[in-house]
Amino acid sequence: MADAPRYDDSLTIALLRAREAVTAQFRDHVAAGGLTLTQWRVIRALAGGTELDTTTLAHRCVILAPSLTRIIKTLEGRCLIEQVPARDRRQRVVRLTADGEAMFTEMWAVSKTKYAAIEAAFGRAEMHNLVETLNRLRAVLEEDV
Amino acid sequence: MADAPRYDDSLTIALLRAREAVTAQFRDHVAAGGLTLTQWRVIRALAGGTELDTTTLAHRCVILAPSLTRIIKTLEGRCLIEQVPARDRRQRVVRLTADGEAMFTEMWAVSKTKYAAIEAAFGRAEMHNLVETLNRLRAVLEEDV
DNA sequence: CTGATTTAATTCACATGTTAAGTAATTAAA
DNA sequence: TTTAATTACTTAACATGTGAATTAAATCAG
Repeated sequence: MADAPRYDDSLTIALLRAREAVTAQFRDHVAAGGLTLTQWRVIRALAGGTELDTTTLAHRCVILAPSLTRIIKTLEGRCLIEQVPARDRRQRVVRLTADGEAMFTEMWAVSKTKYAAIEAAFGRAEMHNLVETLNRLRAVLEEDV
Repeated sequence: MADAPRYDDSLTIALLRAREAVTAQFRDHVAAGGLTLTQWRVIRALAGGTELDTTTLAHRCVILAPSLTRIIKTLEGRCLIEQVPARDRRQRVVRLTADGEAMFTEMWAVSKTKYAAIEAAFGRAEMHNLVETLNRLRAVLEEDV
């Protein structure tokens, strides 16, 4: 037990807390638009007329397939996304509706500002470096270890 | 839309992916012990005879109160943790049972190794620096922005 | 000491994470 | 070409995340 790193020094805890702190900056705004942060990731990934199948969408948004199935159902029910016929009929390809694009545009204007505020507070170079470090960590873990 | 950062460059996505990659290193091992990663955080926070009330425990493990209520119920049902009488009877103070401590000791031996492997692969200095950066980001967000 | 306020947990309701199993469509093999 | 194997997604079951409402105990004001 004595050889356990101080809990606050744990990488997993640090990642959890940092993510919590960052998402907290956006949660209220996104909730005001009637969306969860997870749903917002989906909207954002589809912004600008992008059409994506479930597998690609799940990977980009870091959402597991079963969750995405439910989210698509929810967003489709609100007429924010719609299905596009696909060659491979196993696939479910979706895109934003006009309402969905409008929702994105409106919310993105504010999100962008908040994102910029974080950059300003933490430092643009620091933040870019952090993202690069996180991606490198991921690359290392997915290969070596 | 064009002014949205490439999605992979988003801080939130980078944090999500990095966390996913790190926890993936531990999930199977923890699951083999019949625990979820969240439950493991609770066990670990209580290791070494530590007695904690729910609020403190929730904060240290980064678990919301409602989740912790359920987890305590589950772990108590498995006789891994037990309740300790508290002066303030509103509080629920818990600690590991002998079984809980044994479970921790056994699993920690392996966890420690995996943690060391990550350090080795990514670099000890890099990792320490990353944790420090993450904590600093959190500190900035919780005050300034 | 009594009533109002605050605090610590719990409960509720719903969204998502997570694994395993199931279904339908495509592809590959015999 | 008919079957076996793969692939893409869905469903099911349970654990956790999340915000709001509740309950019980402690504290405070009068």
